[in-house]
Amino acid sequence: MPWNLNSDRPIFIQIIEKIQVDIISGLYLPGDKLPSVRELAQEASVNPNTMQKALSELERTGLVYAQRTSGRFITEDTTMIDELKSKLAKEIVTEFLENMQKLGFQKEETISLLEKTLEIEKSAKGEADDDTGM
Amino acid sequence: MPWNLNSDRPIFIQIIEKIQVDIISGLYLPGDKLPSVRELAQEASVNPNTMQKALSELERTGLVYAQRTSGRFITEDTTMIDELKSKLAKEIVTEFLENMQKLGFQKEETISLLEKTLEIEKSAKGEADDDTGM
DNA sequence: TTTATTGTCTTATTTAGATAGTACAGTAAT
DNA sequence: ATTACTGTACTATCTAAATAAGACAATAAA
Repeated sequence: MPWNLNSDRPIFIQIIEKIQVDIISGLYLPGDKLPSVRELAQEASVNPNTMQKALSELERTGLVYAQRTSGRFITEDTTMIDELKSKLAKEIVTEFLENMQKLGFQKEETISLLEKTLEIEKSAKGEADDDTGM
Repeated sequence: MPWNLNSDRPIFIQIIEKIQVDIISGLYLPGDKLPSVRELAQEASVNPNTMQKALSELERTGLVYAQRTSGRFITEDTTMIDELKSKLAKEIVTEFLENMQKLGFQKEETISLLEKTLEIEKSAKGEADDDTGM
């Protein structure tokens, strides 16, 4: 599992987002133990200090908690996780609509372009699944 | 017209994107003269060097061109502008679908959430336009 | 008890981005 | 010719982020 960190934005921010998504998508379950700071840093190919900074922030928001010497764990507050998922989804949708509007796309155009893109993806997948492509 | 630059990402990148959008949306028309580097820098509240860096990049891609002492102008190549608009729209749509998928939203869920958001926006606008709100 | 692992803290260095200030050559306007 | 404005170039400085390297106390495991 590559972490896909770019230099576009601060790495510790991207790490925060990555772990948030891993929790929301169920890759990490409530109560799960996280790998140690040093392990995670190696896995993500970043400096331990950078990883620690990201984890501290996740802890500050309550999504994970640390037990002094036994390690770090995912929160068991499933409500918090669900709320974060809704919050992030809302942000993504809003940002998307704003971006399209800035480019001059009206809502109907945006929806139709989105559906067109989904059609293309579906047909591309169909071609990959069977051998009827030509 | 505020430039709305944050410190999340490099400012010169945000400036590039802002001017690209202004060209695509028709705020700047093909052949239009841009304000001088110093004027733009003041308008955006950034250092002239930062503005120049952004403009140099826009010039490198051909979207604007400089005439040594008379100023800088928007390209008259409308095809290039149209292609950029399509390219950016495609990127925005793709990124949106990827982000939603990472959160665990399937395509149908994504579409329905999007439509729900548009409904809310529409009703909010209706309430603002007339006085039937309760 | 000893060892290894944990989170945490500290200091130093490097790099990219942004700022500050200045300067130069070309040219349009006067 | 002079003035003002244009893009462009340069050096220096500042800051946030990232890296590097090491240290500490607490505790689980041996």
